[in-house]
Amino acid sequence: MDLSAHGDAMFNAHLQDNRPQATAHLAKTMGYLQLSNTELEAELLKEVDTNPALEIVDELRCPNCGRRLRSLPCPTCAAPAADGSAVVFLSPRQPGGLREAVNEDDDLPETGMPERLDEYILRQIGPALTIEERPVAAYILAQLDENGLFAETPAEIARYKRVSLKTAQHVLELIQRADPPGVGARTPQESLLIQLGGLNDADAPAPGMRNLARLLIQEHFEALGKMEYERVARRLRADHNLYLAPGAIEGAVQYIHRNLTPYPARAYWGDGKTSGAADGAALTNPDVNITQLDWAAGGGLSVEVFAPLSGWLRVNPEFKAAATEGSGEERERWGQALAEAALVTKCLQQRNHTMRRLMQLIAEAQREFILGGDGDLRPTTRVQLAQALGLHESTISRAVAGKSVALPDGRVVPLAKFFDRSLSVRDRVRTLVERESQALTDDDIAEALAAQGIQVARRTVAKYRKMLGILPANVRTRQARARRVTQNLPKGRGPLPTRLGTQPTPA
DNA sequence: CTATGGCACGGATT
DNA sequence: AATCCGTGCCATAG
Repeated sequence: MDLSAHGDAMFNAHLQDNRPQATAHLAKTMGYLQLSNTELEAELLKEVDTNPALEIVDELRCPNCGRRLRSLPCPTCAAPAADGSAVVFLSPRQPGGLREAVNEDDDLPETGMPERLDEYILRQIGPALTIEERPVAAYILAQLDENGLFAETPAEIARYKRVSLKTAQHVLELIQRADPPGVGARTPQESLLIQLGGLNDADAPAPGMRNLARLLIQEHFEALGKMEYERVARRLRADHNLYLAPGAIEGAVQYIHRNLTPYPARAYWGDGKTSGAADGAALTNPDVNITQLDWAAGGGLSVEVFAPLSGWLRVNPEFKAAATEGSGEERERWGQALAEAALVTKCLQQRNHTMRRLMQLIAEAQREFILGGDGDLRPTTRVQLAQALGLHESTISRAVAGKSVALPDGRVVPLAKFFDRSLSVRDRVRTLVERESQALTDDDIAEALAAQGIQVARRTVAKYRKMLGILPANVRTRQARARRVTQNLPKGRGPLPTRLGTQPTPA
């Protein structure tokens, strides 16, 4: 890995050469750095629009031999751009991808599985939508929270998107009938009901179980959460004159737990946490792509920095030639435009360069995480990265802010995720609970983690657990019991809990 | 008495 | 300087 601050050295040399320009350069580079490619697109278009000296061309030809080129130093005549002015290659393949004129391999593997929830749903309902309904659907999908729920009412949609209430309702219903069952519901409760509607009576472990479940969700949702089964049973007997076999409620609850989820999106996206609060656009348009070169041989990771436009951004050579011939005031103006154009390309290059170095370092340090899962993330701080790169920490902050990266397996994660201190620990908590044979209390989990060399307070475990949407241990025990009952399994205890090498605490 | 969740404090991070 | 995060203490529920 190239850790030498080669580029920075050049940059700094440039700094010393000419002060006033240097500060402008710095300011602009930083400005660009903190833009995501979506934002940068607007910025660049504006520049090109206002500055006649800048141009975007579809293809680049060598200034000497006129051959079409992919990257800047012409391979045949090895001539750099005549004046050394920067040219930036904007990758044409991603709608709006850009990469630096360095990396040549052009085989972007079409990863099949990476799909955002919204795209996934849109694909299902797309054909059924009229032209008028499309924007409404897009709006709703964009507003889905990380659990796949949608907080607004049809009336609000209608008002906001200026369509009839009927249209809004229709689109919403379409979405709610789409695949992650229960998606688009307003509340967890509603989501459960929708999902329940999709289930078949035949699947229920006992006749009437589905109806009971519906009653429970509809009328006693609160109490259900509090596990007040006795009270609920009494109310049901009174209100509906129902005969309830002992354990029926528990059975229904267990039925609900097994077949429904209050968070429809999570089932599909595992942990699908869009931690960066619904920045859907950022996650559809990654700023960086990481691919694995030689998959089978566990090959290296290749980092590719995207930008929004296609083609080549450069100083228009004809304009440049003409500019020297002008006279007087005109010449002055043109000179300024030229300087500005050069600045833009340089800064863009600088941004790319910084991003590239940063990502290469991250890719190497977090190889495990990139190829593996959340549990393999090695917590890093921006400060550490800054030191390793010889940059200021605020530079890293800018670079990380609001960007996202596509990983080899198709996941698109916010860049900030690489700096999540507790991600790996949370993941460990999850696997611990998944593999538990007897509900582990928070203390148990903390203990097990300590055995793995991770020292966290019990209170912290509780928080992680909540973040993961895992219920408290005492509730999990009751669920387990209900499961045993309905499945007529022997009541005996299963294998001992996985305490992972720790001493069983004396009772 | 045990297991959790709420509040708030201090230190680290941005 | 503002924010985030882990943690300790305390109240509460079972």
